Amino acid sequence: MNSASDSLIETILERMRAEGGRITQKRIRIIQALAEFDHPASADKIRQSAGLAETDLVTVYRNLEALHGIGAVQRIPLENGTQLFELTVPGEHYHHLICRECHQAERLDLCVGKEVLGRAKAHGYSQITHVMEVYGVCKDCDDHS
Amino acid sequence: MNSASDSLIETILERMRAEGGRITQKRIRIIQALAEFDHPASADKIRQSAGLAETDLVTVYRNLEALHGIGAVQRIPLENGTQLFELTVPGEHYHHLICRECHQAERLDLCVGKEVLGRAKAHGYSQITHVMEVYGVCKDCDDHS
DNA sequence: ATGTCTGCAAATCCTTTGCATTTTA
DNA sequence: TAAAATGCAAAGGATTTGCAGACAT
Repeated sequence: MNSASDSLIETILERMRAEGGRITQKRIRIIQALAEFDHPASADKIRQSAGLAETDLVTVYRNLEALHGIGAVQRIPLENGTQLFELTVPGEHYHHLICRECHQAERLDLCVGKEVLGRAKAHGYSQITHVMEVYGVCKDCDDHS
Repeated sequence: MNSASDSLIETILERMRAEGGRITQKRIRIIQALAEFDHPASADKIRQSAGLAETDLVTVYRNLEALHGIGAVQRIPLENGTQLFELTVPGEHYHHLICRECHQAERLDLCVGKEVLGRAKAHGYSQITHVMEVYGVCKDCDDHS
């Protein structure tokens, strides 16, 4: 891709090694696929995007779990009970505007992190994360219906 | 309970009637149980709290869905893929601070709705909703680990 | 060599659906 | 009486687990 995501990928791989994980081809492709997304994606979408259509979804889930375990992936629960996965760049996170119909997703430059963190700490909570995703129907889909 | 929740319950029942729904004993007890909670709860917890231990969970889910349909109940997705339910004043919604370990959830008086709505409309989106939930580990759970 | 990954199958959990029966209005 | 709610059983979908064989270091 580009040098930015390359160095992110390298950082993740190093941490994975440090934690005793192995660097397999599938794992690399999954990380690359995650790095290419600019929005959260489902395990199945990640599998497709990684060119692993023939790979068992279990393997994708296990890799996502392993990545989550080293803090490289964030899980995002949705309204319908499923979850999405997103590569976590230390010190950064994004929110999105997602079309319910065509699933197009645009990044929203909006940050409530600071406020949320303060509030959560005031309640005695630690290890704070937050999820914020905005859903709607985009203009194209609205016109076509 | 008190006059505030009584009037909320009455409002909900009227709305339910207006939509062609029937007012059954179980439905009333489910709404009352929801009204007594000051935080989101699982379908099973709601069933217990409503004194409907013998009632099929399906019935609880269907009632929660019906209430959601008239805007009286909000669904809150958890990180583990399950969901909690909370009574809401029709037209309003809340955000929460949820413990990853004990799943305790408290309401957060914080909403980015206005900002989000403007942003989404500027992008040409309609029928906007948003999910925002904050996850962490509460003090009790942190102490016990 | 040793511990980690992968695949296959089956299990699990929460939630939803189908259909016959009961209840509300 | 007609439409809606309920119960039971079974299905559904996303995710997880067990175990044997394959792979990375």
